Amino acid sequence: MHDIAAIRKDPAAYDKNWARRGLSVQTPAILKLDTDRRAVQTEMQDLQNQRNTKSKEIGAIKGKGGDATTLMNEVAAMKERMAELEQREATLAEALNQHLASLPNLLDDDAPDGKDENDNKEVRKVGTPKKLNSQTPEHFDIGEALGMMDFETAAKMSGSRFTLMHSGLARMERALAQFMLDTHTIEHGYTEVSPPLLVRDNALYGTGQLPKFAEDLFRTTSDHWLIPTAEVSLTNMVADSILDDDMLPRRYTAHTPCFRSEAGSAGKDTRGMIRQHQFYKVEMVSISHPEQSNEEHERMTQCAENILKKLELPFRTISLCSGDIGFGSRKTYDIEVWLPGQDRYREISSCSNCGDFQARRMKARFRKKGDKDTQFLHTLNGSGVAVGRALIAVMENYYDPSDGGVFVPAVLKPYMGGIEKLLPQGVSKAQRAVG
RNA sequence: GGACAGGUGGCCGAGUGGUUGAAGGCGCACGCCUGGAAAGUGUGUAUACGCCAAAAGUGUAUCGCGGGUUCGAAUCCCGCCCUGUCCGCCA
Repeated sequence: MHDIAAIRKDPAAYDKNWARRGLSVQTPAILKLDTDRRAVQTEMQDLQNQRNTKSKEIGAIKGKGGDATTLMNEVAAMKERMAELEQREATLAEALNQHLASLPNLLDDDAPDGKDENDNKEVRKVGTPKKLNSQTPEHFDIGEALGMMDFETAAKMSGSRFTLMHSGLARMERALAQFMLDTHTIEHGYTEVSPPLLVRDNALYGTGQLPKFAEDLFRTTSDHWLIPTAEVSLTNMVADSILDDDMLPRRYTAHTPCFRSEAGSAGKDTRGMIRQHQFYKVEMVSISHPEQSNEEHERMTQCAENILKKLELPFRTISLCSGDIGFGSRKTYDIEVWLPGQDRYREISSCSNCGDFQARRMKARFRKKGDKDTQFLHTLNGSGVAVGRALIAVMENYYDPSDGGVFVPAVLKPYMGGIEKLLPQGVSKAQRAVG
């Protein structure tokens, strides 16, 4: 949501910024609605004032046992006009809100300009991509050869874009999530949260998925929505609230399933578990003071990168360009992990500074100690990181072509009960526990 | 799912049609008192939007949400949501 007062003050700045996202000029229509609305509102409030005053007089007269018929008729005569004005005001306010709600966040000056993902800017590169002379199969081949990844059985019960894993891979997925949560809570100062996975309209409106992106979401028959990311649940923790500034920043993390309809991505990543209707993700959300959100954004990105560093996975961090950046974000870093099987980098995390965009939509404010006025908070979210894709990355980067096995990364060993390497099933237990 | 009871300001809690944005209490802030503190005492203490160049000021709305009745609604009527308790079912 946008600050209508700020748009009034400097409409050109908004149009100029939106143009970077490829939008046409928006503010004339907005300002027209705003001006009309306020004119109607002023007239309406004036009539309300008259009504209230006269009604009080009527009360006073009747209290003394007098006759107030004349005044009562006067007020009654105003009713039609008032109803009309109320109706118009509501219509205009609705139109204005709809217009504003459908417009994306303003971009940070720092976000590079560009048309699509090809114009994203690389910020840094960490680790050396393994070139295995195309000896590394893709994760689904590795997983099926291990006998631990089963797309057919998943499809039998759920259709496409679902995966079933068992044994070592199932455990490794769990180990990854545990490792990430422990790192964020113990080392990075995030508070672990176990949030609802089903939410109502207003929560998704707050984070910006609604009203524009309903088709990307799953909806239940009880009119709940399945969260597409824990960003929704975690950010909405501060909806409709006023925090004290000494409580900032607040940092939350959660490990949750995420559900996405993937409407519009037909044909993309159809094999394997890169793009699923359901996947696990460890999410980080920061609730920040406006002046600290840029710094917090860098910090959060570091936290996500730290997970990959500990897993010793090569990655690069890119700053998304104006044409690729998400609706609610003013600046986004994507972290892409190296996948030897695909011989390319793939997104494994996305860290966004949403500024006050979501905070306005969900009325999340703070107050400086002693101050009377409230201000909108800044909200940030980032994957820390996508668990399914992290598993894929481990499988391909830790693949051993000599036996088709997958080594367990050092940091995961404590979570794997002594297993050092996943080996194709059918191999003896003694071998599987090799150490 | 069934039955009952409820949803009022940061919190507790009064209020069943008329100067009620809302008594009283607690909490909080500031002042007085004190050597200092406690106690006591005084004042203040919601949010959003409009008008105004702005401050001051002033207006409007908000007592779960939406609609209705009325000159006037926290109070009456209808619908919805939520919470609590008991019963049923159940991971």
